[in-house]
Amino acid sequence: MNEEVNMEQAAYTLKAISHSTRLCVISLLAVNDELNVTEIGEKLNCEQSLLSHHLTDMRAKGILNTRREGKNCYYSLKNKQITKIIDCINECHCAQ
Amino acid sequence: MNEEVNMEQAAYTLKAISHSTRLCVISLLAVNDELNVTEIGEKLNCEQSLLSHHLTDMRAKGILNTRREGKNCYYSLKNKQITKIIDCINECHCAQ
DNA sequence: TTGTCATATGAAAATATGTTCATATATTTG
DNA sequence: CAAATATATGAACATATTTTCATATGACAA
Repeated sequence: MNEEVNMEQAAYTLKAISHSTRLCVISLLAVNDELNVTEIGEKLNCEQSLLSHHLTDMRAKGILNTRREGKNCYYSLKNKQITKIIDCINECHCAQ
Repeated sequence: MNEEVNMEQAAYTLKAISHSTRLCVISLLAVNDELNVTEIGEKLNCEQSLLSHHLTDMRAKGILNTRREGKNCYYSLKNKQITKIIDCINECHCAQ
């Protein structure tokens, strides 16, 4: 089944965002276009190293983009479409 | 932040489906409305007990519904909307 | 240079998730 | 009733993900 391959692809991406911190990052970047690590950390109240791990991994998995400017590193969404998933899941009310 | 709560909710549901077998189940049930465990197991080539664990968990997390009819247990999507997430993620091409 | 700031990295520990296997339960049939 | 079928369950194990902590790197400013 080719379906199988697609589903593995999809699961891979979903896993990369199925965490509340990561969803918050996505939602921030949906509104802010670009933010550096410190800005994100402040807004989310997330410890530097932990956040860096999340961001690095999301980047490795094709969710985020990175642009370095001097000391700062700016992250942005690689594909804004990803934002829809959050809306989608929230429209579901599955867990209620 | 109320956002935070929403995102935890969303992450909870996303985690419950971020696995290729689970996505396949959802995609099957999008087309078939209702299937029993054996039918799903055959279509997905998934071992009884493992599948049962997946289904039970997805049910516990509000993704699936269950209807018992004699020896058989029929599963269905609690909310068809969830199907959209798969389309959504496939439109993203994040991991490419 | 040295110090400071922003970020990354790696390893260890903590926690969660997926899988297997053996067995339980409920329903039907002979 | 006993046997067969469909599904669930629980414990043990394997594997993956998250978190923490200490430290590294690179850029800039004094």
